[in-house]
Amino acid sequence: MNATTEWPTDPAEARALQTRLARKVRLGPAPESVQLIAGVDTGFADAGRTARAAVVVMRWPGLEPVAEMVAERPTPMPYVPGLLSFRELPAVLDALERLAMTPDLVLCDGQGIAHPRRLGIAAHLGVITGFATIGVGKSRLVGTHAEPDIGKGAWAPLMDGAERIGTVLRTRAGVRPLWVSPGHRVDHDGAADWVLACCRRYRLPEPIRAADRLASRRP
DNA sequence: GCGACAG
DNA sequence: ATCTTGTCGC
Repeated sequence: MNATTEWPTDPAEARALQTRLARKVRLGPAPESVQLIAGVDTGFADAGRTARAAVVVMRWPGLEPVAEMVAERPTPMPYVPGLLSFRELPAVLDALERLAMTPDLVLCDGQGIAHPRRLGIAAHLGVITGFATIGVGKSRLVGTHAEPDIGKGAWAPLMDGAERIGTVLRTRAGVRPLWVSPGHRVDHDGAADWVLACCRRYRLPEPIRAADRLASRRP
């Protein structure tokens, strides 16, 4: 499945596809050698009918931007909690495919496996591209957790019953935490470590901040 | 039946 | 997510 593949339009069909794809998610150590980290974010226009995805690639460890790409695609279905990836991924894949390089790690806006069927947008993207991905949510979709301490780097496990599905991570002292979860080919520790390592002076990791700006920039 | 609900 | 300027608070 790529940017030009047919995407489900029916919610029930989309949920069934998520359940199938979730079995392909692989958690494990993050890539050993990381030199290029990409941030992905999506903005909308035309009353939500057009998705505008932005990808910014930065070099590790300096986080200097080395490439950026933007792509627009019509959105297949309206926003439904739990089905976000079907709205954003067509545009995201388009942007990634047009990139003249391959990132070693991809930070994605939204959840990884911290999802009802364990296939948030970051996990979905990882499974269909093979990229190592990490989900970075600005709020909670599912799961319960304690409130992390006030300082930068403080965290609490995000749980769904007895299963750990992510990390609630304070990336800046005194501000709302981030809901971080593995997408594909990373584990809980690696996901939280990489997100924190990419946060400089702001709540959001630099690659996602940059993609955020690009995606919402008025053409 | 009544809330909750990524972006 | 998006519609939108100034404004309350540390």
